Amino acid sequence: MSEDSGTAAKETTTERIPAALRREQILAAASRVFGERGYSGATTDQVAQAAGISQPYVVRMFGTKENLFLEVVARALDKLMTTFRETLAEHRPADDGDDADPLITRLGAAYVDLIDDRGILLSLMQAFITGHDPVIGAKAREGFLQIYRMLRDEAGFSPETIRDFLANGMLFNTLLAIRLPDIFEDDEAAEELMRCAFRGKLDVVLDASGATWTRS
Amino acid sequence: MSEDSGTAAKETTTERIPAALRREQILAAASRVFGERGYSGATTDQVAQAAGISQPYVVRMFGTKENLFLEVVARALDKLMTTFRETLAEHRPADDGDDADPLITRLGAAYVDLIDDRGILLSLMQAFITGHDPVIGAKAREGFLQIYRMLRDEAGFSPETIRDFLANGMLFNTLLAIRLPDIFEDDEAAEELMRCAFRGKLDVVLDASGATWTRS
DNA sequence: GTCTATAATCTGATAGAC
DNA sequence: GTCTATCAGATTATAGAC
Repeated sequence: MSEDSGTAAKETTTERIPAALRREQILAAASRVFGERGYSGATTDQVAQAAGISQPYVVRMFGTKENLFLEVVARALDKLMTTFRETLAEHRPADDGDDADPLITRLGAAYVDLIDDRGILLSLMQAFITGHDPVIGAKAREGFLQIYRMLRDEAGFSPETIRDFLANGMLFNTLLAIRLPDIFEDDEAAEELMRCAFRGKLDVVLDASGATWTRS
Repeated sequence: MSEDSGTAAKETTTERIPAALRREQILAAASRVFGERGYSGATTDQVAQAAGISQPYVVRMFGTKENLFLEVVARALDKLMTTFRETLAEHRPADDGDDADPLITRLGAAYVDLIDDRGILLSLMQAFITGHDPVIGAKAREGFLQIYRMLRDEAGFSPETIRDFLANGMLFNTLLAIRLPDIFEDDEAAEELMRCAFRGKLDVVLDASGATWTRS
């Protein structure tokens, strides 16, 4: 009868934890929910349930749904930029010659690895697709251009190289959004496209998609 | 005092027109609205206003909002497939040699030209991003794979060629969604990216975006 | 720090008149 | 063929208790 009946997946009695930590939990939940259903498609109640708290508390913590979404997107962008910069830094030492994979390939791999937090990639994509909104749209444009400038000014790529890189990223996001990894092996075209689009990273993608089948 | 005061942009007295024609008007309006705001973000009332009729009539005509969206997406996919097949057919005659642009370039150009009905490209993209939905998601997956198979089986491209083609398409859709064409000349990075991404088709894109500025 | 209750919309859909 | 009226349900946000 105490509050310690940890069998159910969802909390019966919510623990009292520091606001800062709760904030992170909400953001993590929101990232998943917004990533799946988009800004308008997601409800603050869905976020609340995913975080195991009440709906009003979500709103109380972030003021408005829009604020929450903007924070999620800002975090996602930040994570992406940081990941790229780390990859850039790691690459510098062995810069000359063709010792290993070219930088662009490493960045692509780093991008794909972000899939283990689907929310990051999908929330960003959802922000892009909400470009019509005055507030969200402005942030989306800003964010996209920020990535472009980083690839150009910090990584030193040509516009053409960046274009191809971004294009592959958008394709990757789209395949994730339509959940192609979920119908792997169901459809020969789906499998062929995935093998080609995800290259050596197919296993990473499939793992992250919570697939429940064994290797044949 | 009669119903013929054609100065306002929106109808005051709705004309009585054939259902089939009205249906087309609604679909055209819905394509624009859904393309901008997405499935959840758009309301049947917004569609109704864009079509110049009442909200209940929109619902009456298509049963449900979901049905209307599915019809919009099916039409968009159809238009895309048809456009590609026409491009394929036109190419056949002068197939051998490098007489003009390679087929893939022509297909790319045909895709960009679809921008004069933004709704087509954006509605499709909105469908892709709504992949989590059981019904819409299924159609989105199907549609995407249909395009892939066409490019492979009818156009004869390799998976790698198709991947790059689709990737550029997704980038194009994304740039459209974040309305990059609207801030052309406002931001040097935006302009550089657009020139690179849209190649020779920049003017077509800018024209279609209802830009209101004169060439410098 | 977190909840319950609830106000205030908004929105999809139905009924029925003209 | 099209509208007005309207209901039912969903959803963001606020108030206030604990």
